[in-house]
Amino acid sequence: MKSTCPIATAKTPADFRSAAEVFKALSNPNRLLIIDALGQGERCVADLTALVGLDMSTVSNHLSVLRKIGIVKDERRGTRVFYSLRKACLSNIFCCLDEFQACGE
Amino acid sequence: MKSTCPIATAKTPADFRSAAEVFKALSNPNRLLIIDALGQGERCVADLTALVGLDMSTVSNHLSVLRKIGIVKDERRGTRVFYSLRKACLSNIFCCLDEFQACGE
DNA sequence: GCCTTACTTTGTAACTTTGCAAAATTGAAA
DNA sequence: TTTCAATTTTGCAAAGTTACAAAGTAAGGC
Repeated sequence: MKSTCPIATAKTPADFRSAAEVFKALSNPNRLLIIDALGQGERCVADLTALVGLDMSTVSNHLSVLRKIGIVKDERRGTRVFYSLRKACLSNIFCCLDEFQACGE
Repeated sequence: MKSTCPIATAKTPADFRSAAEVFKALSNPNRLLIIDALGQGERCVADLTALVGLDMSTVSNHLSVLRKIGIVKDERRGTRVFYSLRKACLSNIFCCLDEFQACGE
């Protein structure tokens, strides 16, 4: 946890675009619910579907969004597919968000 | 900067919804560009319009998104309106994002 | 091979976002 | 008070998102 970073170094248009892509992947409450659940360990699609209470195809699409941006990874074992967090550091983003929301300046 | 936060405490559906709202406000590259610029100090709408290179009405709408979520504040002085960052802690989110993107796990 | 379970892909409808243009507003200056 | 400059609001079109349902795929059991 070497939290230097005097000021974020994002500068080129491409940097802003890729940062926006990450935030977009995080901009849906059901995807945040999925990420939160995966924080406790891997889950199969059926479990996540039961958790969020939407159609399995919808959950599968949400997982695909998270996979494409590199937030989760999938692993097929038999007939089931298990998803897990690929970015341990992701929990830091939630921490920053907590600070953000607590910050009443 | 009391960075406890063992694990993010967001839990209720409302928590996930409001977190998603914040990420949604951050999910546009032009809005990130605006936030980055405001990190160096207040700017009027004309300056920000020149910076992002879109129609002024579009920039005004982006600023309205950022204002509604509490990221920026506005202050009219004469005929101009100056925008500035309301959340100093916002730069932490960019730092987390840098860590996230550097994290090659 | 055929069936079942678990999942993904595709089609589609409802809705949201993003942009521009034109009209409306606000404050200062003439 | 008319005019001008800066900004916001409204209307609209194109593109993107989110959901479900139905069809498609993959692995395991009979």
